[in-house]
Amino acid sequence: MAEPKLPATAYVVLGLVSVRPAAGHELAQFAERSIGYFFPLTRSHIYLELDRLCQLGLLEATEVDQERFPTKRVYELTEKGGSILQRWLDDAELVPERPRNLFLVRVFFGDRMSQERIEALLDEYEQEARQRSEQFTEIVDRLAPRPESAFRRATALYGLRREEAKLQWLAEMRPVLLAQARGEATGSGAAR
Amino acid sequence: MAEPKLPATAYVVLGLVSVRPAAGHELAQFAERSIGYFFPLTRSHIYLELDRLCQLGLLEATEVDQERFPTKRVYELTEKGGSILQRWLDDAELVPERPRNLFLVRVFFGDRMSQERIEALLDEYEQEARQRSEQFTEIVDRLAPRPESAFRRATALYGLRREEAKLQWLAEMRPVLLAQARGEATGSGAAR
DNA sequence: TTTGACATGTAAGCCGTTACATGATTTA
DNA sequence: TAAATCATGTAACGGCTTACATGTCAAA
Repeated sequence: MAEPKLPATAYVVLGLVSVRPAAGHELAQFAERSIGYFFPLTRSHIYLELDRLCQLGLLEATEVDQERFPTKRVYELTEKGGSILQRWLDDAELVPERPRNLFLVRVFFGDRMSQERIEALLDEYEQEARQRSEQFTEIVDRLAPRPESAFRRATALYGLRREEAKLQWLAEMRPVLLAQARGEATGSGAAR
Repeated sequence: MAEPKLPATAYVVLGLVSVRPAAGHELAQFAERSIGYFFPLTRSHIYLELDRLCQLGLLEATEVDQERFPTKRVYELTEKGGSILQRWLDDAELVPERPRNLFLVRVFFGDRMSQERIEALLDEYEQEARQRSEQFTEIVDRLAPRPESAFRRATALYGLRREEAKLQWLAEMRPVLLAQARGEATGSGAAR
Protein backbone atom coordinates (compact mmCIF):
# COMPACT_ATOMS: atom_id res chain seq x y z
CA MET A 1 0.00 0.00 0.00
CA ALA A 2 2.66 2.48 1.01
CA GLU A 3 3.47 4.32 -2.21
CA PRO A 4 7.11 5.21 -2.21
CA LYS A 5 7.72 8.40 -4.13
CA LEU A 6 10.50 7.60 -6.51
CA PRO A 7 12.60 9.75 -8.84
CA ALA A 8 11.93 9.41 -12.55
CA THR A 9 15.13 7.43 -12.96
CA ALA A 10 13.69 4.60 -10.90
CA TYR A 11 10.67 4.25 -13.15
CA VAL A 12 12.84 4.39 -16.23
CA VAL A 13 15.05 1.59 -14.93
CA LEU A 14 11.93 -0.35 -14.05
CA GLY A 15 10.69 0.18 -17.57
CA LEU A 16 13.95 -0.98 -19.11
CA VAL A 17 13.98 -4.14 -17.02
CA SER A 18 10.40 -4.76 -18.05
CA VAL A 19 11.47 -4.89 -21.69
CA ARG A 20 13.64 -7.84 -20.86
CA PRO A 21 15.29 -9.07 -17.66
CA ALA A 22 18.92 -8.03 -17.53
CA ALA A 23 21.97 -7.57 -15.38
CA GLY A 24 23.36 -4.14 -14.56
CA HIS A 25 26.05 -4.21 -17.17
CA GLU A 26 23.72 -5.29 -19.95
CA LEU A 27 21.17 -2.77 -18.82
CA ALA A 28 23.68 0.06 -19.03
CA GLN A 29 24.47 -0.83 -22.62
CA PHE A 30 20.84 -1.21 -23.56
CA ALA A 31 19.99 2.10 -21.91
CA GLU A 32 22.73 3.89 -23.81
CA ARG A 33 21.63 2.48 -27.14
CA SER A 34 17.92 2.89 -26.67
CA ILE A 35 17.09 5.92 -24.53
CA GLY A 36 20.59 7.34 -24.11
CA TYR A 37 19.96 10.43 -26.20
CA PHE A 38 17.00 11.57 -24.18
CA PHE A 39 17.64 9.96 -20.84
CA PRO A 40 21.34 9.44 -20.12
CA LEU A 41 22.18 7.05 -17.31
CA THR A 42 25.52 6.27 -15.77
CA ARG A 43 26.51 2.74 -14.92
CA SER A 44 26.95 3.60 -11.26
CA HIS A 45 23.55 5.14 -11.09
CA ILE A 46 21.94 2.09 -12.62
CA TYR A 47 23.52 -0.18 -10.01
CA LEU A 48 22.24 2.07 -7.24
CA GLU A 49 18.73 2.10 -8.63
CA LEU A 50 18.66 -1.64 -9.17
CA ASP A 51 19.67 -2.09 -5.57
CA ARG A 52 16.99 0.23 -4.28
CA LEU A 53 14.28 -1.27 -6.45
CA CYS A 54 15.24 -4.69 -5.14
CA GLN A 55 14.96 -3.55 -1.55
CA LEU A 56 11.55 -2.08 -2.29
CA GLY A 57 10.47 -5.40 -3.73
CA LEU A 58 9.87 -4.01 -7.21
CA LEU A 59 12.64 -6.08 -8.72
CA GLU A 60 13.95 -9.55 -8.06
CA ALA A 61 17.56 -10.63 -8.62
CA THR A 62 18.84 -14.01 -9.71
CA GLU A 63 22.49 -14.97 -9.81
CA VAL A 64 23.35 -16.48 -13.16
CA ASP A 65 26.64 -18.30 -13.69
CA GLN A 66 28.35 -18.02 -17.02
CA GLU A 67 31.00 -20.20 -18.57
CA ARG A 68 33.43 -17.68 -19.87
CA PHE A 69 32.32 -14.60 -17.93
CA PRO A 70 31.83 -13.63 -14.31
CA THR A 71 28.59 -14.47 -12.62
CA LYS A 72 25.95 -11.80 -13.16
CA ARG A 73 22.87 -10.75 -11.26
CA VAL A 74 19.86 -10.74 -13.53
CA TYR A 75 16.97 -8.54 -12.46
CA GLU A 76 13.35 -8.93 -13.39
CA LEU A 77 10.08 -7.23 -12.48
CA THR A 78 8.06 -8.50 -9.58
CA GLU A 79 4.30 -8.30 -9.74
CA LYS A 80 4.40 -5.24 -7.52
CA GLY A 81 7.06 -3.68 -9.72
CA GLY A 82 4.90 -4.25 -12.76
CA SER A 83 1.87 -2.55 -11.31
CA ILE A 84 3.91 0.38 -9.99
CA LEU A 85 5.41 0.86 -13.42
CA GLN A 86 2.03 0.62 -15.08
CA ARG A 87 0.56 3.18 -12.74
CA TRP A 88 3.39 5.57 -13.52
CA LEU A 89 2.84 5.17 -17.24
CA ASP A 90 -0.92 5.59 -16.91
CA ASP A 91 -1.24 8.29 -14.30
CA ALA A 92 1.92 10.26 -13.69
CA GLU A 93 1.64 13.80 -14.89
CA LEU A 94 3.94 15.23 -17.50
CA VAL A 95 5.94 18.00 -15.90
CA PRO A 96 6.99 20.64 -18.44
CA GLU A 97 10.75 20.58 -18.65
CA ARG A 98 13.13 23.45 -19.06
CA PRO A 99 16.48 21.89 -19.76
CA ARG A 100 19.63 23.92 -19.60
CA ASN A 101 21.34 24.96 -22.74
CA LEU A 102 24.79 26.43 -22.25
CA PHE A 103 25.18 27.04 -25.93
CA LEU A 104 22.33 29.54 -25.74
CA VAL A 105 23.97 31.11 -22.71
CA ARG A 106 27.01 31.81 -24.90
CA VAL A 107 24.81 33.27 -27.58
CA PHE A 108 23.07 35.41 -25.00
CA PHE A 109 26.41 36.90 -24.02
CA GLY A 110 27.48 37.13 -27.64
CA ASP A 111 28.19 40.84 -27.50
CA ARG A 112 31.07 40.08 -25.18
CA MET A 113 32.80 37.72 -27.58
CA SER A 114 34.94 38.23 -30.63
CA GLN A 115 33.63 37.41 -34.04
CA GLU A 116 36.10 34.54 -34.31
CA ARG A 117 34.93 33.01 -31.07
CA ILE A 118 31.30 33.21 -32.08
CA GLU A 119 32.04 31.66 -35.42
CA ALA A 120 33.92 28.83 -33.73
CA LEU A 121 31.02 28.16 -31.39
CA LEU A 122 28.52 28.13 -34.23
CA ASP A 123 30.75 25.83 -36.27
CA GLU A 124 31.12 23.41 -33.42
CA TYR A 125 27.42 23.40 -32.75
CA GLU A 126 26.66 22.84 -36.40
CA GLN A 127 29.09 19.99 -36.73
CA GLU A 128 27.56 18.27 -33.74
CA ALA A 129 24.06 18.76 -35.10
CA ARG A 130 25.07 17.27 -38.45
CA GLN A 131 26.60 14.23 -36.83
CA ARG A 132 23.56 13.63 -34.71
CA SER A 133 21.28 14.13 -37.68
CA GLU A 134 23.08 11.37 -39.51
CA GLN A 135 22.83 9.05 -36.56
CA PHE A 136 19.13 9.69 -36.09
CA THR A 137 18.48 9.31 -39.80
CA GLU A 138 20.19 5.96 -39.73
CA ILE A 139 18.02 4.74 -36.86
CA VAL A 140 14.85 6.12 -38.38
CA ASP A 141 15.55 4.41 -41.68
CA ARG A 142 16.50 1.15 -40.07
CA LEU A 143 13.31 0.98 -38.04
CA ALA A 144 11.03 2.18 -40.82
CA PRO A 145 10.00 -1.26 -42.08
CA ARG A 146 9.26 -2.53 -38.58
CA PRO A 147 5.81 -1.44 -37.42
CA GLU A 148 6.39 -2.97 -33.99
CA SER A 149 9.20 -0.43 -33.50
CA ALA A 150 6.95 2.52 -34.22
CA PHE A 151 7.33 4.10 -30.80
CA ARG A 152 11.04 3.71 -30.68
CA ARG A 153 11.35 5.06 -34.19
CA ALA A 154 9.24 8.03 -33.15
CA THR A 155 11.76 9.00 -30.48
CA ALA A 156 14.58 8.90 -33.03
CA LEU A 157 12.56 10.98 -35.46
CA TYR A 158 12.01 13.50 -32.69
CA GLY A 159 15.75 13.73 -32.31
CA LEU A 160 16.17 14.20 -36.03
CA ARG A 161 13.59 16.97 -36.21
CA ARG A 162 15.25 18.69 -33.31
CA GLU A 163 18.67 18.61 -34.96
CA GLU A 164 17.15 19.85 -38.21
CA ALA A 165 15.63 22.75 -36.31
CA LYS A 166 19.07 23.60 -34.95
CA LEU A 167 20.53 23.57 -38.43
CA GLN A 168 17.74 25.75 -39.74
CA TRP A 169 18.33 28.20 -36.94
CA LEU A 170 22.06 28.22 -37.59
CA ALA A 171 21.51 28.91 -41.27
CA GLU A 172 19.27 31.87 -40.65
CA MET A 173 21.10 33.34 -37.66
CA ARG A 174 24.73 32.84 -38.58
CA PRO A 175 24.98 35.83 -40.90
CA VAL A 176 23.02 38.01 -38.50
CA LEU A 177 25.12 37.12 -35.48
CA LEU A 178 28.41 37.44 -37.29
CA ALA A 179 27.43 40.81 -38.69
CA GLN A 180 26.46 41.90 -35.24
CA ALA A 181 29.75 40.70 -33.81
CA ARG A 182 31.68 42.48 -36.55
CA GLY A 183 29.99 45.72 -35.81
CA GLU A 184 29.89 45.58 -32.09
CA ALA A 185 32.44 43.44 -30.33
CA THR A 186 36.03 44.39 -29.88
CA GLY A 187 38.73 41.75 -30.00
CA SER A 188 38.79 38.82 -27.63
CA GLY A 189 39.33 39.81 -24.05
CA ALA A 190 38.71 43.50 -24.59
CA ALA A 191 34.94 43.41 -24.57
CA ARG A 192 33.15 45.80 -22.28
CA MET B 1 46.30 32.93 -9.69
CA ALA B 2 44.48 30.02 -8.13
CA GLU B 3 41.77 29.18 -10.65
CA PRO B 4 38.74 27.97 -8.79
CA LYS B 5 36.78 25.53 -10.89
CA LEU B 6 33.22 26.71 -10.72
CA PRO B 7 29.95 25.20 -11.88
CA ALA B 8 28.34 26.76 -14.92
CA THR B 9 25.75 28.44 -12.74
CA ALA B 10 28.41 30.61 -11.17
CA TYR B 11 29.56 31.96 -14.53
CA VAL B 12 25.99 32.56 -15.57
CA VAL B 13 25.29 34.57 -12.43
CA LEU B 14 28.53 36.43 -13.02
CA GLY B 15 27.38 37.19 -16.53
CA LEU B 16 24.00 38.42 -15.39
CA VAL B 17 25.55 40.74 -12.83
CA SER B 18 27.89 42.02 -15.51
CA VAL B 19 24.90 43.18 -17.54
CA ARG B 20 23.99 45.46 -14.73
CA PRO B 21 24.66 45.46 -10.97
CA ALA B 22 21.71 44.07 -9.06
CA ALA B 23 20.49 42.63 -5.80
CA GLY B 24 19.49 38.98 -5.47
CA HIS B 25 15.80 39.59 -5.80
CA GLU B 26 16.14 41.74 -8.90
CA LEU B 27 18.58 39.26 -10.36
CA ALA B 28 16.13 36.41 -9.92
CA GLN B 29 13.49 38.31 -11.85
CA PHE B 30 15.88 39.33 -14.56
CA ALA B 31 17.17 35.77 -14.87
CA GLU B 32 13.68 34.40 -15.25
CA ARG B 33 12.75 36.91 -17.94
CA SER B 34 15.96 36.75 -19.90
CA ILE B 35 17.54 33.30 -19.74
CA GLY B 36 14.85 31.46 -17.83
CA TYR B 37 13.76 29.28 -20.70
CA PHE B 38 17.21 27.86 -21.31
CA PHE B 39 18.82 28.26 -17.94
CA PRO B 40 16.34 28.14 -15.05
CA LEU B 41 17.58 29.45 -11.72
CA THR B 42 15.89 29.35 -8.36
CA ARG B 43 15.98 32.30 -6.03
CA SER B 44 17.67 30.28 -3.33
CA HIS B 45 20.34 29.13 -5.67
CA ILE B 46 21.08 32.65 -6.81
CA TYR B 47 21.58 33.81 -3.24
CA LEU B 48 23.98 30.94 -2.60
CA GLU B 49 25.99 31.70 -5.72
CA LEU B 50 26.13 35.42 -4.99
CA ASP B 51 27.50 34.60 -1.57
CA ARG B 52 30.14 32.27 -2.90
CA LEU B 53 31.21 34.65 -5.66
CA CYS B 54 31.59 37.36 -3.05
CA GLN B 55 33.78 35.19 -0.89
CA LEU B 56 35.92 34.39 -3.91
CA GLY B 57 36.31 38.08 -4.60
CA LEU B 58 34.60 37.94 -7.97
CA LEU B 59 31.72 40.09 -6.81
CA GLU B 60 31.43 43.01 -4.46
CA ALA B 61 28.35 43.82 -2.41
CA THR B 62 27.06 47.23 -1.40
CA GLU B 63 24.19 47.79 0.98
CA VAL B 64 21.68 50.18 -0.51
CA ASP B 65 18.96 51.73 1.63
CA GLN B 66 15.56 52.32 0.09
CA GLU B 67 12.76 54.59 1.22
CA ARG B 68 9.76 52.35 0.95
CA PHE B 69 11.48 48.97 0.71
CA PRO B 70 13.92 46.95 2.78
CA THR B 71 17.60 47.56 2.36
CA LYS B 72 19.08 45.51 -0.44
CA ARG B 73 22.56 44.22 -1.22
CA VAL B 74 23.62 45.26 -4.68
CA TYR B 75 26.32 43.14 -6.29
CA GLU B 76 28.73 44.18 -8.99
CA LEU B 77 31.67 42.62 -10.76
CA THR B 78 35.15 43.10 -9.41
CA GLU B 79 38.06 43.35 -11.81
CA LYS B 80 38.94 39.76 -11.05
CA GLY B 81 35.35 38.71 -11.61
CA GLY B 82 35.34 40.44 -14.97
CA SER B 83 38.43 38.67 -16.20
CA ILE B 84 37.26 35.28 -14.93
CA LEU B 85 33.97 35.75 -16.77
CA GLN B 86 35.73 36.87 -19.91
CA ARG B 87 38.03 33.86 -19.82
CA TRP B 88 35.04 31.56 -19.50
CA LEU B 89 33.33 33.16 -22.48
CA ASP B 90 36.50 33.07 -24.57
CA ASP B 91 38.00 29.73 -23.65
CA ALA B 92 35.61 27.35 -21.95
CA GLU B 93 34.75 24.42 -24.14
CA LEU B 94 31.23 23.68 -25.18
CA VAL B 95 30.27 20.34 -23.67
CA PRO B 96 27.66 18.57 -25.78
CA GLU B 97 24.51 18.29 -23.72
CA ARG B 98 22.04 15.46 -23.52
CA PRO B 99 19.11 16.82 -21.59
CA ARG B 100 16.46 14.51 -20.27
CA ASN B 101 13.13 14.32 -21.91
CA LEU B 102 10.53 12.41 -19.99
CA PHE B 103 7.97 12.94 -22.69
CA LEU B 104 10.10 10.83 -25.00
CA VAL B 105 10.41 8.21 -22.29
CA ARG B 106 6.62 7.91 -22.34
CA VAL B 107 6.64 7.61 -26.10
CA PHE B 108 9.34 4.97 -25.87
CA PHE B 109 7.09 2.89 -23.64
CA GLY B 110 4.09 3.70 -25.77
CA ASP B 111 3.21 0.08 -26.43
CA ARG B 112 2.35 -0.24 -22.77
CA MET B 113 -0.20 2.55 -22.80
CA SER B 114 -3.77 2.80 -23.97
CA GLN B 115 -4.66 4.80 -27.02
CA GLU B 116 -6.48 7.32 -24.86
CA ARG B 117 -3.49 7.87 -22.65
CA ILE B 118 -1.18 8.39 -25.60
CA GLU B 119 -3.58 10.83 -27.15
CA ALA B 120 -3.81 12.76 -23.91
CA LEU B 121 -0.03 12.97 -23.66
CA LEU B 122 0.31 14.15 -27.24
CA ASP B 123 -2.45 16.73 -26.73
CA GLU B 124 -0.80 18.08 -23.62
CA TYR B 125 2.57 18.27 -25.29
CA GLU B 126 1.08 20.04 -28.28
CA GLN B 127 -0.74 22.56 -26.20
CA GLU B 128 2.41 23.40 -24.34
CA ALA B 129 4.35 23.74 -27.58
CA ARG B 130 1.73 26.10 -28.99
CA GLN B 131 1.78 28.29 -25.93
CA ARG B 132 5.53 28.51 -25.95
CA SER B 133 5.57 29.21 -29.65
CA GLU B 134 3.34 32.20 -29.10
CA GLN B 135 5.52 33.49 -26.31
CA PHE B 136 8.69 33.14 -28.33
CA THR B 137 7.07 34.73 -31.35
CA GLU B 138 6.11 37.69 -29.27
CA ILE B 139 9.66 38.16 -28.01
CA VAL B 140 11.16 37.66 -31.45
CA ASP B 141 8.85 40.25 -32.96
CA ARG B 142 9.38 42.73 -30.18
CA LEU B 143 13.16 42.58 -30.49
CA ALA B 144 13.21 42.56 -34.28
CA PRO B 145 13.68 46.31 -34.76
CA ARG B 146 16.48 46.50 -32.19
CA PRO B 147 19.80 45.46 -33.68
CA GLU B 148 21.52 45.76 -30.31
CA SER B 149 19.28 42.92 -29.08
CA ALA B 150 20.33 40.58 -31.87
CA PHE B 151 21.87 37.99 -29.61
CA ARG B 152 19.01 37.93 -27.20
CA ARG B 153 16.56 37.74 -30.06
CA ALA B 154 18.53 34.83 -31.46
CA THR B 155 17.97 32.81 -28.29
CA ALA B 156 14.23 33.39 -28.49
CA LEU B 157 14.20 32.41 -32.15
CA TYR B 158 16.01 29.24 -31.20
CA GLY B 159 13.21 28.49 -28.79
CA LEU B 160 10.63 29.18 -31.46
CA ARG B 161 12.29 26.89 -33.99
CA ARG B 162 12.48 24.17 -31.38
CA GLU B 163 8.78 24.40 -30.58
CA GLU B 164 7.96 24.42 -34.28
CA ALA B 165 9.97 21.25 -34.68
CA LYS B 166 7.93 19.66 -31.90
CA LEU B 167 4.70 20.63 -33.64
CA GLN B 168 5.95 19.28 -36.93
CA TRP B 169 6.88 16.02 -35.28
CA LEU B 170 3.50 15.82 -33.58
CA ALA B 171 1.69 16.38 -36.86
CA GLU B 172 3.54 13.63 -38.65
CA MET B 173 3.69 11.11 -35.81
CA ARG B 174 0.30 11.48 -34.20
CA PRO B 175 -1.59 9.36 -36.72
CA VAL B 176 1.16 6.75 -36.76
CA LEU B 177 1.35 6.41 -33.01
CA LEU B 178 -2.40 6.33 -32.52
CA ALA B 179 -2.79 3.71 -35.20
CA GLN B 180 -0.08 1.68 -33.55
CA ALA B 181 -1.75 2.02 -30.16
CA ARG B 182 -5.10 1.00 -31.63
CA GLY B 183 -3.66 -2.12 -33.09
CA GLU B 184 -1.37 -3.16 -30.34
CA ALA B 185 -2.12 -1.93 -26.84
CA THR B 186 -4.79 -3.38 -24.67
CA GLY B 187 -6.79 -1.14 -22.38
CA SER B 188 -5.16 0.93 -19.64
CA GLY B 189 -3.68 -1.18 -16.91
CA ALA B 190 -3.86 -4.43 -18.79
CA ALA B 191 -0.72 -3.96 -20.88
CA ARG B 192 1.88 -6.65 -20.80
C1' DT C 1 51.62 -8.72 -22.34
C1' DT C 2 48.60 -5.40 -22.81
C1' DT C 3 44.23 -4.01 -24.33
C1' DG C 4 39.36 -4.60 -24.27
C1' DA C 5 35.07 -6.79 -23.13
C1' DC C 6 32.57 -8.58 -19.19
C1' DA C 7 31.08 -7.82 -14.54
C1' DT C 8 29.89 -5.36 -9.86
C1' DG C 9 30.06 -2.26 -6.83
C1' DT C 10 31.62 1.76 -3.00
C1' DA C 11 32.66 6.44 -1.47
C1' DA C 12 32.92 11.15 -1.69
C1' DG C 13 30.98 15.15 -2.79
C1' DC C 14 28.83 18.84 -5.15
C1' DC C 15 24.70 20.63 -7.25
C1' DG C 16 20.34 22.13 -6.93
C1' DT C 17 15.58 21.94 -5.16
C1' DT C 18 12.05 22.33 -1.62
C1' DA C 19 10.53 23.83 2.44
C1' DC C 20 11.07 26.84 6.09
C1' DA C 21 11.61 31.45 8.34
C1' DT C 22 11.10 36.51 8.66
C1' DG C 23 9.50 41.07 8.03
C1' DA C 24 8.07 45.86 5.83
C1' DT C 25 4.97 48.17 2.66
C1' DT C 26 1.26 48.80 -0.58
C1' DT C 27 -3.07 47.65 -2.61
C1' DA C 28 -7.57 45.51 -2.96
C1' DT D 1 -7.65 42.32 6.66
C1' DA D 2 -5.81 39.64 3.28
C1' DA D 3 -2.86 39.31 -0.56
C1' DA D 4 0.98 40.88 -3.33
C1' DT D 5 5.51 42.92 -3.89
C1' DC D 6 9.88 43.70 -2.07
C1' DA D 7 13.69 41.66 0.28
C1' DT D 8 17.13 37.98 2.30
C1' DG D 9 18.42 34.09 3.65
C1' DT D 10 18.96 28.89 6.11
C1' DA D 11 18.52 23.94 6.41
C1' DA D 12 17.73 19.56 4.91
C1' DC D 13 17.91 16.41 1.59
C1' DG D 14 18.12 13.81 -2.47
C1' DG D 15 20.05 13.08 -7.01
C1' DC D 16 23.64 12.20 -9.77
C1' DT D 17 28.45 12.22 -11.17
C1' DT D 18 33.30 11.17 -10.67
C1' DA D 19 36.74 8.62 -9.11
C1' DC D 20 38.14 4.58 -7.02
C1' DA D 21 38.49 -0.53 -6.46
C1' DT D 22 38.58 -5.36 -8.11
C1' DG D 23 38.69 -9.36 -10.90
C1' DT D 24 38.14 -12.93 -15.11
C1' DC D 25 38.67 -14.12 -19.84
C1' DA D 26 39.85 -13.53 -24.73
C1' DA D 27 42.35 -11.58 -28.35
C1' DA D 28 46.02 -8.87 -30.43
